[in-house]
Amino acid sequence: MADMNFKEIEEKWQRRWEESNIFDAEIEKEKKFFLTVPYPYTSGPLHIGHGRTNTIGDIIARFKRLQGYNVLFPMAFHVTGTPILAIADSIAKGEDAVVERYKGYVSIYEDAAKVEEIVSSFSNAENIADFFAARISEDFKRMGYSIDWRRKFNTTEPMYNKFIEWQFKKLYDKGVIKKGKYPITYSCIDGSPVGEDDIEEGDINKVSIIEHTTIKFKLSDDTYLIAATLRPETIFGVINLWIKPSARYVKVKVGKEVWIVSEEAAEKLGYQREKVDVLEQIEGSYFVGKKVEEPVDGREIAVLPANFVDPDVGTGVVYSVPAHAPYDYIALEDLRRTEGLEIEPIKIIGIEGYELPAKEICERMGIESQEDERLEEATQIIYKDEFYRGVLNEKCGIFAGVEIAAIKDEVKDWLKSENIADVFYETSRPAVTRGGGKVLVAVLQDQWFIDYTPSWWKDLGHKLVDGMTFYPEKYKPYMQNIIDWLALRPCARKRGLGTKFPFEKGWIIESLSDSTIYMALYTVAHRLRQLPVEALEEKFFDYVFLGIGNAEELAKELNKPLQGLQGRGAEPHNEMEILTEIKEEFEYWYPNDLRHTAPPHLSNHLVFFLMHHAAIFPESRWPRAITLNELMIREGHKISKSKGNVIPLAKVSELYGVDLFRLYCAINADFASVVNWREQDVDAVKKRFNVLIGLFEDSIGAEELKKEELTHTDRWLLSRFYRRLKESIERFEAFRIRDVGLNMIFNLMKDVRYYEHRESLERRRRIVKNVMGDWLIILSPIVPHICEEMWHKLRGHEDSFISRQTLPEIKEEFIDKRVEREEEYLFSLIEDLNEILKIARIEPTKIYIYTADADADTDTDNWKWEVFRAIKDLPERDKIKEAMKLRKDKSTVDFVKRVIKSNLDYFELNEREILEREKAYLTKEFGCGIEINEEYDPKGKKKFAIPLKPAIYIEG
RNA sequence: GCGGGGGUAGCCGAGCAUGGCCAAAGGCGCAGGACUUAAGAUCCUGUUCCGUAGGGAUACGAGGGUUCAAAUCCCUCCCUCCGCACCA
Repeated sequence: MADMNFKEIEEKWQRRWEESNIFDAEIEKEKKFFLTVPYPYTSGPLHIGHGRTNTIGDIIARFKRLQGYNVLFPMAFHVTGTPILAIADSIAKGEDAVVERYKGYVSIYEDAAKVEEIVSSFSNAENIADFFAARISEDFKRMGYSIDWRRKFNTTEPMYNKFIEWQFKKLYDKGVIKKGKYPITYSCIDGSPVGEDDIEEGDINKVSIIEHTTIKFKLSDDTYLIAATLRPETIFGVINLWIKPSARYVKVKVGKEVWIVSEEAAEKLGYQREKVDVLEQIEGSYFVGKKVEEPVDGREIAVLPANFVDPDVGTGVVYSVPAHAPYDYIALEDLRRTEGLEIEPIKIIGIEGYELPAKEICERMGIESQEDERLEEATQIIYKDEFYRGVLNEKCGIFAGVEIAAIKDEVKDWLKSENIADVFYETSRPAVTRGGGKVLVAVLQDQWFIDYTPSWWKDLGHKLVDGMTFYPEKYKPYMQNIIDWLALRPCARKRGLGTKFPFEKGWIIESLSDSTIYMALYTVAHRLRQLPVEALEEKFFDYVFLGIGNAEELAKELNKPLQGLQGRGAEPHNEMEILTEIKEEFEYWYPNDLRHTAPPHLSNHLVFFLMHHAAIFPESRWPRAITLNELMIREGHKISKSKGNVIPLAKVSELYGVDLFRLYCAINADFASVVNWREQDVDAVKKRFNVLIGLFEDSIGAEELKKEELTHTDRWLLSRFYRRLKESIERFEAFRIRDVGLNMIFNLMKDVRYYEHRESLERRRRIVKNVMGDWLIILSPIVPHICEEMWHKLRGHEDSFISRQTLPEIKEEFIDKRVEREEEYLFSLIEDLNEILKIARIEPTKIYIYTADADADTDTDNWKWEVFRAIKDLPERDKIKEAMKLRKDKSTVDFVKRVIKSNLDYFELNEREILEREKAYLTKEFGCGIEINEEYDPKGKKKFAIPLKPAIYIEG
């Protein structure tokens, strides 16, 4: 056993499975189960974290096969999107970091000699996707996944493109594909949108888009100083504007108006609006002392200088609300000291605990200077407090008396509708691309969206989720909530790999929008390859997936392209037949019975998956269930490239063994908890696993116990086994795989060890043989290779694969509560004996055991059991009273007290009989004579006996 | 802030929804023992405190409450992890 070659065993069975095509799913019996796990993105190798989700998926697939389902578990590859393209560009440009990273990736799989060449081929994005798709499918095979590989595809191939076009046409017909303005992060040097991957430290320190409100303050020459703010509701308290005298400002023509903003802001504005023309530059100091008109009430206020103003944040013009903004308050204090300027703040927000919030927070924190960095913190505190607790006061016109949290957007909308305010976007922090180009916010004027807001759609989505199973269950209400807040989602971009957007040139369908209903494609993918791509028109998919259209007409149209295909050497086909078969295959397999993935997908992929099904498919084709497992961490830390703690999936086999990995994934945590990959724990599981395998090997040559040979102990083990098996099947069905693993491996092994101690090694070999076949079957979804190996050793090679078996029958006749209770009784007696021996520190020469019925005046008197029976179901407070009715004696009270304290579960056992039977065993255990219910009772212990808990006297 | 998890013995982690059989599974670590030339592996025993008879005391983030009875139910507080999107 110690020298068992796991790798060889794994490879052998993987090869045999593949040769026998046992996981290729064909239409057969009524009961089918269609399971999917999201396809992997092919930008690099997968690691053990990805392995968890896919392994769980495979375990479920294998379990469903055992349950007698015809299971389809397919896989494909995701290529769509920008990252692969970005990598190809970087490699083409020869960026060292990326080239080195990919050399590392490739050398996981390839000889050093080939690495260079392969990586250089990655300047073509297609080669990256092809390379990793091929390697990942090898990885998956090596993990023992029971996938039907005939159905694989990738998301950039023409067949997929056709399918996605169809999907978008369906959505377009529903009126949910729309066009509108949309802000994005953008690099002006590269002239393109940038995502997290493109931004320097974007993965660590996320850049988000912040919407500022700009407010127009009219100067005397009818131009406007444009102030930007995050708190438009404070406009009612404005008393001056701030400007940085040393900064450069520009006049820009925006539409018909002339705006004045900082030079930096003008550039940003150029990306956010159409028609922005720079007219002239002006020093900031020019504006100092000028008067502007405050737009709500028309008050005249002054433009004042302030150092804290950053021309690269917002518009470089800030309006001042010293009552509520610490920066403004401090700056104004400065001016009061230096210039003697006196301006009264206007308080507009009432909030408990503050009189003049800005003043008080500065005083409390001891902030006195504009340069003080803690001003930022003070601002945050006030912002938060006022947002959640503040109420606008009587100075705020129609908004008076309302909480800010509730009214903020309304104020903003009102200001916009009055043509006072506008929108200006800013990044949440200064950011540059990895290439060093400045990142700012651009507004796409004609972005394409999917609009998830229509109520008919949300209603369908809710209905769909209502009818589904989620595990863990908490994600079901969570999903309903996501559907509620889901609104607009950009569905196309100008860059990246993918399907061309069918409604406008130059756009590519975005990668999350193109992976929402592709499970449907698995059902027919291998058959669609019989057809030329040109045939995969809207009508075709309408017919196959929705049953719309006329089959004969469609067949006629197919005829033409099929002729062409024949010309290319394909078999002649009857197009009507092909069409029918394809439709049947879809109808047989769909809907998707279970989608298994990880919780981070809930608010994006999964909700689109559900919503698109709701919109496009009839109810009978809606997904049935979603299961989710948490992520995997390693030694307590997140697995990530930057931490350098990644273990590639490809290395699992040689480092640990595939079955061990699968077992660890299954039992280390429930779906709802994170799996912590700890070498120490892995090692512990490995030892146990090896013992289990040894147990099996030990029994292969043993002779099964015959029914007539079975003793109490044998029946006890069989009862334990079938009880655990029965529980495990129930739990498996409820996705509680961890419980199954613990129960069928660790707990059962404990039972077997106990049995061996009670009986003998030899007999253990024989009894394990009795249950071995059933045991292997229930474990086979989790550790399929070793089970397959053992199965064949047990059954010989002519027998079919364990992977094709069905669940063993539960031998109910062996599940025997009495047998188990008897053993429990004996076990707790032994525990008591041991405890006494330990505490009394004696070597026993003779042990006396007295059962409850022996403590009586006559042979027929069994009052203790009678009272025990009589009071078993009564509440505690009534027990003594009831007992006294039966037997008026002080000893009855003592007895009942002891019963209550012992907390015994009532069960009828013939204690004498059990003890007589086990006398030999007890003698062996304690190495001394055992006497049962003897008269001899020198210490008067007999009276302490209660039912199920005999009294004990030990002589030492 | 919103939403969702957690806080259990030296550590990791069950149990808490159906309160009592929970001094609290299992594992790791540690100590002792068996086996072995030895190491490893495996197995057994112990691992809050007290106790020469199967018992008792104190314990499950902190504090309070409900109850005959709370790790388990309710309230308050403290600490901590994750998500909040357009990114695959």
